[in-house]
Amino acid sequence: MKSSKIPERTITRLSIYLRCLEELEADGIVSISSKQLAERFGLNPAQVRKDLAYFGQFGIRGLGYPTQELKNHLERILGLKQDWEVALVGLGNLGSALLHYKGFRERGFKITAIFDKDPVKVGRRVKGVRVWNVSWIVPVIKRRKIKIAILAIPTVGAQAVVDGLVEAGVTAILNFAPTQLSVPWNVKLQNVDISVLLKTLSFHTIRADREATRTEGAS
Amino acid sequence: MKSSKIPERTITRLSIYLRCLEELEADGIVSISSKQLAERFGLNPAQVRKDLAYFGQFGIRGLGYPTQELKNHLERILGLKQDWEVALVGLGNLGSALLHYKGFRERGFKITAIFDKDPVKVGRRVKGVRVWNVSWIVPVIKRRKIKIAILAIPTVGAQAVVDGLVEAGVTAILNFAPTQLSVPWNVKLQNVDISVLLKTLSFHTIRADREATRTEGAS
DNA sequence: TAGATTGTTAATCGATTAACAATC
DNA sequence: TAGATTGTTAATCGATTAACAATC
Repeated sequence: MKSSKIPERTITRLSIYLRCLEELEADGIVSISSKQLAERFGLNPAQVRKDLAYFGQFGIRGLGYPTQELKNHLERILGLKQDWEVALVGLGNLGSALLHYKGFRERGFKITAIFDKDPVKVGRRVKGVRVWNVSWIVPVIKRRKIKIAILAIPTVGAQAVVDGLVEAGVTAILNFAPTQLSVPWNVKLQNVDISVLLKTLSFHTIRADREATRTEGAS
Repeated sequence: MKSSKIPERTITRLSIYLRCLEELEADGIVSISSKQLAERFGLNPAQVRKDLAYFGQFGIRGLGYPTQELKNHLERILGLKQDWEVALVGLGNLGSALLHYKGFRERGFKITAIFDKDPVKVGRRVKGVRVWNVSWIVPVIKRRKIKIAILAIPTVGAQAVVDGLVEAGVTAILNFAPTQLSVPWNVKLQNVDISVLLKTLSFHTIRADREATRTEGAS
C-alpha cells in the first residue's frame, strides 16, 4: 500500500466523477473510458487515470472502467458508505437554508444537532431537530460523537465556537463565516467565503470590461 | 505594463489581504510588512510580495506597505470601487438566504433583479426587489446591463438558464447548482458545490479515523 | 550609516500532461 | 491477432519559496 500524498484537488475531482457515474448507472451504461470521462469535464484523460490510480486499479485495459464497480469504489473511498451525523452551528438565514437543503440527506449527511445563541430559537425543534444553546456544543457533540460540523455564524465569536468543536472531537468543519480560523493540523477546515467569491467575480468582470473596450477600440 | 498571467489563487488571496487591511485600518495601524501579513494566514512572505507585485509596486523598502493606500489599491484592482448590480436566479431556501445576506450590500453588491419560475413568487416584491419569471431573464438583464449573476436553482434546467444569462451579457456567474455547466471562455463561472465540499470532509474524517485507530494500535 | 524590507530573479516543489509498455 | 485503453514513468508546466540586490 503506497499511499503517498494525495492532492486535495484529486479528492474534489473524485466526487465529481462520482456524480457522473451515478448518472451513467441510471442510464444503464455499464462502462466508461478515462477519455469519455475526461471529456465531460474538460479534463485530461491521463489525469482521470492518475486520480483513480492513487487508490487502486479499477479499470480493465482495452475496455475502460466498469461503471457500477467504480462508483462503489469511489463511495467507499470518499466515506459515503456510511451515514454521517452533522452539527449545524448558527440558524440564521444561511443556516436555515442549509438545514432545508435536500442534497445533504440524499447523500447521507444528516443534521442531527443545531446550535444557536438566540434564546428565542434555543429549545425549539426545527425539522425535528432540537436547537441547543451554543454553550452546550462540547457535551452534546462529545456524547453523540459527531465528527462533521457546518459553521453558519457571523465572524464574531467564530473562533471560540471552532475551539469548542475541536475540543468535542469534530475533525471536519465547513465554514461559511468570512474569517480566518485556526484549527489543529489534524482537523480539516473547508472555507466557503461567499464575499471572497463575489470579489473574484468582480475582478473578472472588470477585466472582461477592459478586454471588451480594448477589442472595440482595435476593430 | 506587463500583465503576464495572474493565477486564480492570487486573486483569492488578494481579497483575503483586503479584509485584513480593513481591520488594520480600523485599528489605526498605518503600515504592515509582508512578513506580518503572511503570518496571519500561514502564508509565505515572498508569496504576499509576489501577489502584490503582479499589480504594481505598493510597498516602501525598509518599511512595508502603507495600510490605507494598499487597501485602496486592492479595492481598485478587485473592482470594488464601484457598486455592482447582481441578478439572483432562484428564490428557494438558498436564494432567500443569499438575498438576506448582509455581506453583499456592505461590499457593494446589490441584488436588483430576482428570477424564479414559481408563479406564486413571480410578480411579488421581496426586500423591495421585483421577482420576474425566468423567461424574462434575457430582456431584463440586457436592459439593466447586469454583469454578475448568482445561480441558486436545482440542476434541472440550469444550463438553459446559464445560456440565457450569457446571451444577456452576464460575464460572471456564482453557481450553487450541483452540476457541470458550460460557458464561453470569456465568462467566469465560479462553482460552489456544497455536496462536493461535504464529500471532501467525509473523506478527511475517514482518514482521521484511520489515523487515530492506527496510532492507538501502535501505542 | 546600519537595519529592515521590498521587488524580482533563480531554485524548488508539486501537479498536470504526454508517452508508452502492459494487457484486456 | 489487431485495436483499445489502462497504469505508470518521464517530461512539462505552473506556482511557491528562497535568496539577494536595491533602497527606504
